[in-house]
Amino acid sequence: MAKGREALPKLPAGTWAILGLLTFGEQSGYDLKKLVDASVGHFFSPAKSQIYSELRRLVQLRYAREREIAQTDRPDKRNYTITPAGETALRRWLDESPLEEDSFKSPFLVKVFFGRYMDRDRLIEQVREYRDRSAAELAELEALEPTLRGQPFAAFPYLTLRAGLSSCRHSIRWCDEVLRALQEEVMT
Amino acid sequence: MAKGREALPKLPAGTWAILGLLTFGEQSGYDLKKLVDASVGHFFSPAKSQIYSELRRLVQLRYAREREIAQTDRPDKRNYTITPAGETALRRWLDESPLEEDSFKSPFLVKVFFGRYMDRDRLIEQVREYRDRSAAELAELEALEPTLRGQPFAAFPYLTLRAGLSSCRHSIRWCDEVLRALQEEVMT
DNA sequence: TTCGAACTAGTCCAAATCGAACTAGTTCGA
DNA sequence: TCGAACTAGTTCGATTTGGACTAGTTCGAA
Repeated sequence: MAKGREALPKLPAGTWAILGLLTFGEQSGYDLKKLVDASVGHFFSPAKSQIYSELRRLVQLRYAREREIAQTDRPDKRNYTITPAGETALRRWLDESPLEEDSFKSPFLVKVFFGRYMDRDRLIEQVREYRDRSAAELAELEALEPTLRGQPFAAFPYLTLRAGLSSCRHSIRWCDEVLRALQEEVMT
Repeated sequence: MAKGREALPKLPAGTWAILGLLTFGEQSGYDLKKLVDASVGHFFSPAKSQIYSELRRLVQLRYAREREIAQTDRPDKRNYTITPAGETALRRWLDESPLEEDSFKSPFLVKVFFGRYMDRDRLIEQVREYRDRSAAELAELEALEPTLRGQPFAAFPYLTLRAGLSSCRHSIRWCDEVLRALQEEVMT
């Protein structure tokens, strides 16, 4: 009896993330895109073309099942459900897979790094814009916070929300620090 | 007279980053890989295969020049230098290009998000591991800090270093917060 | 002293990911 | 009633990643 102890297929983390979101209930690729943006979007944002191809793969693997829905008022669609096999595979991935490295890339920080080649005012402008974006993201997260706080079913998502809040706040403070440094003519 | 006002070719930020690093002096792809890891590595880390292909592209564009170096003790190599055209293009990209979005993906946060499906002890282990990695990165950056601080030629890189320090510290604090929450059995 | 590990310098390729355009119909507000 | 936004998805090229492979050299430990 292999007791379900077959090797887990090695899949990119994004595939597992999509599978995880299917635990929220039956959904179309279109729904999933919106769900991603409203939940894990701050640390995992696949292009929608990727969402659709992951869904095809999950069906291949029998981790998800597909169901055609004909609609008259709207375009037809396909809904996806996670299978029991999918659920156990998800749990195993969560428990057993070694931690992959985060990946962070910031074209903005690249610019700051080469800031000595920039026009000073342009640089200040861009730091301000970056600051504004961080502030907007922070506002979004802050709006979400009270709806998740204290909800027992949302305890884990809430932890990731806290990470986002903290990261936005740090980013804003750093921008202010930089703007101060750029205004004092200490910098060459 | 077009006064050098031709349109800048639209290139991914990574191409410009490599070009920027060529302002540090003549280098091979191999050197560049090490320079990346020691400088912009925390917010831009291309695979080495990408470094080599960017270099080819920069030569195509005449933003860099290539020079073969025959060696006896080591494998032969090719060194790259930035051209004057490359320098002005770099400055123009820095000043003129609109700010692209950062991209952050964290398989770890995906796991935390779905933490309710995890074995509690496994989750705690993984948070500890993540914390350790952040602490190691912080130590690296802290070791770098005194060598850059106050160096006028390193003023801008120093700003990005501050961002890294702050981000590592925030990350560690967040992990501690999470570990506390997981130990108090408040979580389901 | 000699074996293996790490360093130097790069290539090749498949897979993963992104992003923009395109299709095509519907609803909704000005 | 016109255009914008929403629903639902496909296609394709370009980017980016990571791992395997080549091939020689140096350096430390057994």
